[in-house]
Amino acid sequence: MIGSGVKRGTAELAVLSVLRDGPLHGYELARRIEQQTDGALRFTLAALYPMLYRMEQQRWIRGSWETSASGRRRRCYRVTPAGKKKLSPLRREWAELFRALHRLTKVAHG
Amino acid sequence: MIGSGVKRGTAELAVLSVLRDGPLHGYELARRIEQQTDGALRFTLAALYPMLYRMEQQRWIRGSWETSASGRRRRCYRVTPAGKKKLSPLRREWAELFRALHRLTKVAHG
DNA sequence: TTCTATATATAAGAATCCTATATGTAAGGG
DNA sequence: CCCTTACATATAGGATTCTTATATATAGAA
Repeated sequence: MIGSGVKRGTAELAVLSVLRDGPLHGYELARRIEQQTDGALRFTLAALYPMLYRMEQQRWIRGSWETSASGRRRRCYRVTPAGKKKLSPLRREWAELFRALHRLTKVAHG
Repeated sequence: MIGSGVKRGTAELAVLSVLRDGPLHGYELARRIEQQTDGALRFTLAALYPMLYRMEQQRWIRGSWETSASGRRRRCYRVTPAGKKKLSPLRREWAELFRALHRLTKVAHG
């Protein structure tokens, strides 16, 4: 699995990307991130919940309490229009970082 | 320029990669990172110096005081064998992160 | 002598991750 | 009925790595 030093800062992009495919609650969100990256990227729930609160305060996502068929209380998050607007430049920024690191590591040694 | 939230954690890879092309002192190192990424990746010296101390403690780089032709005192860093060994898995980890993020952002929307 | 570029250094604070801990419900096996 | 596992959210305390601001000092040009 990717270490915490390297993956630092990716949670925001991961959450927005996964939620864009449909609303989810925190616990399931963590599983999707892990599944969709074949276990490479993984976040503890203790990291995800505070992240979700921050993103909700910034109006990028919106949470609502729901009760599942089994009677389980959980908070369901969906991306807001502001969140969708945020996603594009965020992806571009990550792509730019990728290009920058690629150039740095390739200079003078193939 | 890439924001601090996104680039977080890249300094270690950047320093090792640039120093691999030859020994440098901190001030020049900062310029190389900026130049080689066309200004996309940029670190303040206040961020770089503590990073260089940490990397020296971990024996990935080694610093030595030198005096330039102009009589200027400066600390010249070079990568140690341990640092070169560190670089390969670090690059692999970053490559894996980008694959993971690519998969996440592409699922269900091209 | 004053301004700019070079060069290193530290302090205080913000952001984002970690482990550990807490609480509680639902479902299934013994 | 009780015990364990899976589900689900929450917070505390700590580590790391950035930020801005500040300090010191030399070299060269104007």
